Amino acid sequence: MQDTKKRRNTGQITLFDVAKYAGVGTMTVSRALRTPERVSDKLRKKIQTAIDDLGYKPNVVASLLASASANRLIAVVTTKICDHSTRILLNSLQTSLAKDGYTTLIIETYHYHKNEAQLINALYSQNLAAIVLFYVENPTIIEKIVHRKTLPIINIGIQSYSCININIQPDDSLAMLMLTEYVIKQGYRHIGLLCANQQYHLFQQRLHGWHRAMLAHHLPTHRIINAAKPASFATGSELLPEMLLNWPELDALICTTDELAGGVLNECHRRHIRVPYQLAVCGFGDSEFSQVCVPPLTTVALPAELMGQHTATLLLKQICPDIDDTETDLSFLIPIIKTRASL
Amino acid sequence: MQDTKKRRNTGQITLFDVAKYAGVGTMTVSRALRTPERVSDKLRKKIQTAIDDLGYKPNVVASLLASASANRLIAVVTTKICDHSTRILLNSLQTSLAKDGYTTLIIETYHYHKNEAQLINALYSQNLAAIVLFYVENPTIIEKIVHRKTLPIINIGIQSYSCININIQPDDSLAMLMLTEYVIKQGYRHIGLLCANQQYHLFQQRLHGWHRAMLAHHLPTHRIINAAKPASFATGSELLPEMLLNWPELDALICTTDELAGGVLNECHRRHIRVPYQLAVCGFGDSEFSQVCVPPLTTVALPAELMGQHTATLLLKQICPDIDDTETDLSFLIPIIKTRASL
DNA sequence: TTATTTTTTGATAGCGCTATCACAATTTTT
DNA sequence: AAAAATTGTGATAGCGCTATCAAAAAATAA
Repeated sequence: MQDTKKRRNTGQITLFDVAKYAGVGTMTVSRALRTPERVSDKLRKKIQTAIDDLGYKPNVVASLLASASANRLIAVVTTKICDHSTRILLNSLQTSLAKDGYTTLIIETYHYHKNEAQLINALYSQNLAAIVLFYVENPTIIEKIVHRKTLPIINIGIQSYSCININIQPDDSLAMLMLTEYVIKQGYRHIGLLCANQQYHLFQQRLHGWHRAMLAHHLPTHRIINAAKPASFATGSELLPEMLLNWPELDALICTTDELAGGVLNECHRRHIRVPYQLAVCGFGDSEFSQVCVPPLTTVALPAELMGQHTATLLLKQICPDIDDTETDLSFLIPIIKTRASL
Repeated sequence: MQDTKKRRNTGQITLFDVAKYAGVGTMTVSRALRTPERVSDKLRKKIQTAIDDLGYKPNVVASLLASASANRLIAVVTTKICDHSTRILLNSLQTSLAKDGYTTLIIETYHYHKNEAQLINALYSQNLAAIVLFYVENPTIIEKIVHRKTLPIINIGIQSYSCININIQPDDSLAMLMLTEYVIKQGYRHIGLLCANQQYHLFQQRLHGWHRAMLAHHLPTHRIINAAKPASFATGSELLPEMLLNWPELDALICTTDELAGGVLNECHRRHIRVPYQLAVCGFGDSEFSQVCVPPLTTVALPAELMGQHTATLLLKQICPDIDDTETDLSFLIPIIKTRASL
């Protein structure tokens, strides 16, 4: 009836205090909280009273240490450049994981470039089930996370790392190649590319797809602006005049995001340039905006919803390897072109 | 030279293993990791070799328990309804906290409505420094979080709770009131309101502001659509025809978000309704879109940047109460109307 | 040289909880 | 009724780490 262990006084109310107050052993209190059906009604009520009277709050950290059980917690490290299509991928992933009882923590590294050690420590201080690197391009951060690797890591959106368990690479280059080929097939020949956020791998992938398609069809690839500005409405509006000045013969303009294309559309309205008759415009991402703007934007998107679900499956398989690992068929993950009036 | 404690074998490599391998005590290894300057070069090198050879990874949970030190970690619980202006507030808050060395974890409750217990457990399992409830409206979740309160909680965006330390309430109602008064001052009389996301307190606040302004000027308040749909481009496009059908006399339409207003603008283009000559349109939030669309949107915004910084200050003061708590002047937190061509 | 201060080092004892197992209390079976 | 199975309960011993303090080693002063 008496734990004999000595205890320091940290001011915190512990299981032991509750047990003493209720006149039972600590284990009975522990059980009353975690598996109440294994404690008799009489004691359970007494314990509940003690908890209420003392205002006891469980210490989850101690519980984690003692039980060595992993939290059903998955951290997603990400930057803030995510455009619409990547955001859908992330949402789909979160929803799928939530269905299996996993909570997703999002950490935006944007704020912590100067304090990586702290980020790493934060990541590893919570008995995570896994870490997802979502379009993280900072190699220092990746290196440090992988170096302390004690759990499954999954890398989405940038080049593969052999030291990482799962690498998922949405093929933005292919999507842009398909879109560009579609534009060419429609008869356009003076096709420009407007790319922003040039510092990010994702956008260079899209640029690369355009480049491949143009070369494959023996078309010139010089009509291009590759800017370091954000891929936003404002940037689109701002850069259209520059494109038109440099290449007045332009008959189609492909933008690396729908937001850029939206800015371009607005600027066309302002200048009374008729889309698509004087200039065809395409976006990337199949955002909601692209569906309702005037004219609606032709755009392309990867099946982000499906990709998210598939990624969740892979991740859960990694966490619980007992699940059968029949290789899933990924051929359905092909980009989809949305044909609309802007072309 | 020898710890005598018995140890179970959990398969994990511990400080003890490293110490044994390096021929030193566990405390020396612990120090070599946390305060290397307090360990002699010779031992430090030996210990580093042991760590590398054995592939030792520190167990942060055990460290947290033993040292009882709080993680510099703040969790933000939020939903996904956040529109542009709330997003800026959140970013500003994160940036300010990051400057003081705090890492922000974002948890989107949207996915976890069915699993609140899990959410609470996730929250309390990481020795957080504080919890931020960011536009969380679900009373069950709030109640459960507050019930286990062991650390500072801050509530942003909805009505005050007396049991919560800090309540921050951006005055969206005032902002909308000011915007509506401005529209009235411009001579418009048949003013409608388009409100989406009616289920959220935030949007009802904005609606309420419009209502107050209209009543104060003895103008009718029946020209209103208060929909349960998302506050998006698509909803704006979809609902404009309904407004025009119901109230053909409409000369100004105020929307509760810039996105709704954007959808309305697009639908106006499609129907060749000239903005602002046939219909004036206003948004809410001063989003980037509102600045570059055609015509640019008149809109209103709260000083989200400042509010975020101020909130961070309050929060840090709560975490470290030793800082002097001179009441800060909040009168500068007034909404700003952005006058643009759509009105 | 010896006495004193400073720096390094490690054995010990928990942090608050849970796994384990043995023993008591109850229920079921023979 | 006694024997066997089931359930309820609590003392004990850690989980992997760090605070503490005393002892040892090194540096400085006398």
